[in-house]
Amino acid sequence: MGRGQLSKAFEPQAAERNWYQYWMDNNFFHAIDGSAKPQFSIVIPPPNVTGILHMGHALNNVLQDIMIRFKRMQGYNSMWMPGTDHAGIATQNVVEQELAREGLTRHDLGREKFIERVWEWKEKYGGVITNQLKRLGCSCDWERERFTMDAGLSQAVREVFVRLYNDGLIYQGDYIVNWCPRCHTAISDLEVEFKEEAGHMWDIRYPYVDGSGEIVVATTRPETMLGDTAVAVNPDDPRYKDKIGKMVLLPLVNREIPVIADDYVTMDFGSGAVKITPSCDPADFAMAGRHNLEIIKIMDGSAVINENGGVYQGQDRFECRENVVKDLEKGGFLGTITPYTHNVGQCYRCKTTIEPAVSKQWFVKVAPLAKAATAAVIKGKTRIIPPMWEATYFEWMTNIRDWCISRQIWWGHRIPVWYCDGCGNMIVASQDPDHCPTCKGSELRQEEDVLDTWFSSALWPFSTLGWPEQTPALKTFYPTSLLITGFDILFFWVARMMMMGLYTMKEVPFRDVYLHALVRDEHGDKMSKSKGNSIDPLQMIDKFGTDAFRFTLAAFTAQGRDVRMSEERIEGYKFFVNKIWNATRFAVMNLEDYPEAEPKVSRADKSLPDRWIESRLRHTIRDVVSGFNEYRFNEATGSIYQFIWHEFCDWYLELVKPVLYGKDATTGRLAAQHTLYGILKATMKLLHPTMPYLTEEIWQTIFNDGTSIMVSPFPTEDEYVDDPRAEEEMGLIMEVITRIRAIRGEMGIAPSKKLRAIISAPEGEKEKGGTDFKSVPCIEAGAGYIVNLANLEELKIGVAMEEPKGAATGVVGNLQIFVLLEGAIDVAAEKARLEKDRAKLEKELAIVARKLANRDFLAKAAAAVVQKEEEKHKELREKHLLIEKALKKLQELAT
RNA sequence: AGGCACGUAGCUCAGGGGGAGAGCGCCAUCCUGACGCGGUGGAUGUCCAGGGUUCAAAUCCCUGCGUGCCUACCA
Repeated sequence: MGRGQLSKAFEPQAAERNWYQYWMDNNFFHAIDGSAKPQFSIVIPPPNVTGILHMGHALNNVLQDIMIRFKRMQGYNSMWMPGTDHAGIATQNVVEQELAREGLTRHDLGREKFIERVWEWKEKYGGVITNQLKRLGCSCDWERERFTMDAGLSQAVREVFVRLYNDGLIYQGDYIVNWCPRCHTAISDLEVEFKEEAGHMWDIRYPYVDGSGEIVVATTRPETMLGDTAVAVNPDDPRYKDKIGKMVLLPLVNREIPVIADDYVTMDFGSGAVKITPSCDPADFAMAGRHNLEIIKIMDGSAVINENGGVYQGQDRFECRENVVKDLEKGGFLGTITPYTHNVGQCYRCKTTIEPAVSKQWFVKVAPLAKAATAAVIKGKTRIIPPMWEATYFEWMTNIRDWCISRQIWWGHRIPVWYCDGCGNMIVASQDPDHCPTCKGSELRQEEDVLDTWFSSALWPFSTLGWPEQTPALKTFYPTSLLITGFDILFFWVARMMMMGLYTMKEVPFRDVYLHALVRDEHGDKMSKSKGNSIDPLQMIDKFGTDAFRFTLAAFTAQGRDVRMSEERIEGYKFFVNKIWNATRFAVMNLEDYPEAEPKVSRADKSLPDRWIESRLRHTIRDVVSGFNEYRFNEATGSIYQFIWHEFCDWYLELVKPVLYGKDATTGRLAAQHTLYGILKATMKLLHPTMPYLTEEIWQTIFNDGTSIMVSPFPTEDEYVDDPRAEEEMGLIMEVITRIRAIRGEMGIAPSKKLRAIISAPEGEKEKGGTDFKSVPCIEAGAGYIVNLANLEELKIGVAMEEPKGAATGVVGNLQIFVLLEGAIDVAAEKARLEKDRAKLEKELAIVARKLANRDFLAKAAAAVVQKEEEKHKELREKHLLIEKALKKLQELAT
């Protein structure tokens, strides 16, 4: 122990390596199951195993780490559950690409071998993102790390599936789903992204079978006509009233299909008649159900036309589109072609255009689950922050549609359903069955489909804690305290965790949900590789250090606002890190003889600046604590920044330099050292959640108490005295100093030039004895600070002093400050300066005077407000008078 | 098409009924013994527009314009 020396400059790389290892070695990240301390827990939004750290991860995890470190220091048993997601399609794609380089497909390997291959890939590369999180300084409880395909979590998945099935909340059936022809799987509604595309609207004429003319329909996808099984019109449409029930002949296919009536059709769009392709459109599929229409599938899983497409069989859907249009034209069936921009659905993984398709899939009936999840938020069991997202959450929950959970891929949780070849029975079980319970046959085939990745993610808050076992961890940490995630997965993940948590655990998965915004570039554009505007977090860490980077992220996280990231900003906070480092070096230099066993210093021995900075620290602590508690990260960091730079460094250190420089062991010097030491120590703690490395480095060098700053208690307000009087006195002294400096600057006097100044107060500001604030004794007591920081050689203080000749005048409150200028004063410059001050004053005065002249204001405004305005008016008038006086004097001087 | 945000200094933004703020940038100045990654001082605003509520509006309400996002998707 003992205080060490700080190197000339902070070296982030070394500090980051050393201290992370030190924290790990000492097991500081580990929370205790069943601890008697208050609990605080967060489960990480598990990044994809295939992921590499981007700005979104960085923001998300830094905010979590800030909260975890803050709560840990506040004495909570603070647990951060880390882990990764198996990311079904994404991971399968990555491994398939790897295979493709070897000239293989997954079918060459077969299902089992392929899955082995994915596990190999996971073992090899799955730790990348985890290690990147460590570079951010994340204090995750790594002993608990989980993966969504771990045995325990997989068992949880099966268990929940079976329960839902037995409760009638999971069903299987032939429905139209979003099909990705590239991934060869169904995807959920949420996984479809709509993008505007310039296309065409083709009018097609379908002739009536009886030769009585034709009906015109319009489509953006002409190839789907091959699967048409009806034409629909609105039952109230007078144009078609007599056509309902007639048959038309489907061109190219020559199939007779009926004209049907359905309310779904809007009369004033296009011709008012719609072609119905139940196999290719969700609305048409629904209509087929209502009217018992035939469903003719015309495409295979790759969106290639099948045997039902006649001559078009074997053609890709877009190729077929061209040919169908060509042939329609040839046959004289084609009407107008209009350019038409419309939204086209794409697969969110591979951006391939979605093809709605009918297939057998598994669904979760979400309505009852959503109802409970909505109620929990209404009742306040879970808070969504910022609250504006609540509305979005409710909106979605009330319009929610059933969730398609089956995927036709190999990597994922295989659905726990078996079919008996013997009797055709279906077995839904959480354990692999070895025989059919009905026919005792042992020829069982497990369902080929796997579950949507989000199904297992939805269980994350309890599956990671050991459920279905009633583990101590589960009892200790569920429900978790807080979830921090991006609003972009509110529906994908947050809503589903709410539903599954309430269903399975009968209790919400988390108390608070903090939704942060997206990280964008400095112009507000979404970062993307293709735009080339993405900033790599690891590069930023290399360049500016983790602490500067973390502080930047927190500082720009205002609620509900996007975070605009730019290198310049991070650099700015790197300068802040440097500033802190140097202030600390200064402190260390002046604490050399400060006793290691901290001495007791009575408050009576503390100087005005000592008492002032401690009072300011108290306010800062309050702001930081409430800032973090309310997830106002920008306010917490802003208040630390302001305090350290503009109060502690700019003022306090400058004020106490003379005392510290005097090498005599006076009580005043010891008091200043005591204050300096205490402030610095508390400040490092306030800063620790955002700047873990810098603060640990400083802690270990100076405050080393045998353990880490990360487990030291967070400062509390009541450690410091609220001293409004000290703040008022210091405030006046600071204002006087600033005024003199301004005069110096505006009059072009070199800072090195020592000046003489006179401060004159009005009568009545001098008498002592009372407890009221009086400016004269205050200034007298602070004269040393003024002389020092304004660089004066002489300062006279008095009441109603005579204004000297050749002085520049400044007014602070009711004090006149005369700065004596040697030789001839630049009358023009001084006049301009005073007139500027006067103009500003007059503007303010006019506003106040107008208010006070308003009878309604006097009658209706709160008494305190009126009083404040009156005081202000008095003060402004005094000031104005003093400036007028100075101007007059100047006039005399000039003539 | 609905919904939700946002529009404040050159830039990026905070604030959110009674005196327009910060950071960066800019100008001037200082080689002061922690820091030039610094100090000191300075300039800059129809707080998007219009209307309303109020004694008082940048702040609350309405309308419009602009921007971003979310949800749905009508062939």
